[in-house]
Amino acid sequence: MGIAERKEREKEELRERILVAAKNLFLEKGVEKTSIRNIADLIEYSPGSIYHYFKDKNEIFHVLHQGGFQQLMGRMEVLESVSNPMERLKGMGSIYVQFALENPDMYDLMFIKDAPILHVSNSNEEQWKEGFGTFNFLRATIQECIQTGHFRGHEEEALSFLVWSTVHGMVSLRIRRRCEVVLAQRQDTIVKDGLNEFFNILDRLSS
Amino acid sequence: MGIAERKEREKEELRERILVAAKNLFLEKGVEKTSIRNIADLIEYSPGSIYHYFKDKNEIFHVLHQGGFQQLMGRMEVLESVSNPMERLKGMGSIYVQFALENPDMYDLMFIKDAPILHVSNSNEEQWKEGFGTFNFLRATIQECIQTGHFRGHEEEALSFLVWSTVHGMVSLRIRRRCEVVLAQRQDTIVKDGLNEFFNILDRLSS
DNA sequence: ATTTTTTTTTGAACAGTGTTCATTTATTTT
DNA sequence: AAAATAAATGAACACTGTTCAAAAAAAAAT
Repeated sequence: MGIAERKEREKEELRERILVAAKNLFLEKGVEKTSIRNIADLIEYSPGSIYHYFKDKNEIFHVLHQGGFQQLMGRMEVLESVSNPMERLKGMGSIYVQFALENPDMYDLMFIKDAPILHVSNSNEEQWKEGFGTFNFLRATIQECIQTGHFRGHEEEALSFLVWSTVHGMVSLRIRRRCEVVLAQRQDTIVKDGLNEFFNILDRLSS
Repeated sequence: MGIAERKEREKEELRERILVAAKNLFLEKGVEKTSIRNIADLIEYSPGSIYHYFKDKNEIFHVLHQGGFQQLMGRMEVLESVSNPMERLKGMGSIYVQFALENPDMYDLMFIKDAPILHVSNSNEEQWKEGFGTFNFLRATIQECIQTGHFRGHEEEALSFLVWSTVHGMVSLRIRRRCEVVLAQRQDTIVKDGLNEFFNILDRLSS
């Protein structure tokens, strides 16, 4: 009988509708300022219904959080055809920054917001493979750079963290509006300019 | 008559007590999860009273926020005796990172949390001189480095932003627990190790 | 010393929050 | 058509930031 399957499908549909509504509201007003009632209003269901599909607000956040990593990883895939590891490294930087600036709220959710990440790491660590994957891709690339003679005298893991920190630092200062006061005139280009300075530095370390 | 003065003093004292209580609670439970009632309970006053000393919760946050910048600037002052600009630059990095790791919640308040910063920049821009000052100190130092032959081919403002971003990136990834999953074994040393890699890079750019 | 004025403090009230759960409504199976 | 199952509801609970008329306390004036 296909009834059970249809019901399953309908359940999944409503679950998806909740996620879409939550995502829109989260990105529009922020996680904190989005209430379960707001989400319920948007999908025209009662607040209580949402708790039949998600344990709590954190779980909704968590699912969207994971989706972000899959998106970012997806963008990185085009780099697998770039054989030169230094070029690939720079490509990763560009894609990372572009992703962050194009999806500032999603980036915020993924790398800046702190609320429900503890809940995540406490529960299912399997679900972190996505975030794990992106960083491991960076590490593998830097390892290749070292193997081909770049970054002499540097330690791979710490250097990978440093590179990640540099791009994260720029975009997070931008996203959290710390440039506005201190670099008012140059707000729109400062991240791109900073990234270029960074690429210059990377090139100098090659020789 | 000294009565008015005594009253003024008492008012200032209660204001200070509110700030101390708020700071403790903010750093302990976070700004968001600290309620006005929590603060009122701690100082044994009614919730309404607090609104006679501060316009709203944001103003309390704002005053503490400013205090953080003054603290950080204070720590930087010892570097004014360091004449070599490259050494001074590295000293700034060390002090910045140390401040952040020793006062993670205050750092969070100053550079990561986003809630009330708009309110700040909209209101009194005078009050931002502290944050302005720290960054300008960095810029001045890097300018000196350039004048003494370092960082050839780099642009001062963008490079300053990049340097700030690098240290901010490391400490903010640490504070917001993004190292836990990805660098579990090395959590406690990764920021120090990353900073050393950064110092190595800076030294290489000197020659 | 008593009354008036000013200052300070209160706590109830408002509109909002996340979450729970007995009850109602809708659907499927018998 | 009746019984059983599944899904959705919305009132209720304990919380949130904030406001404001009223009460209490303190100071000033009489």
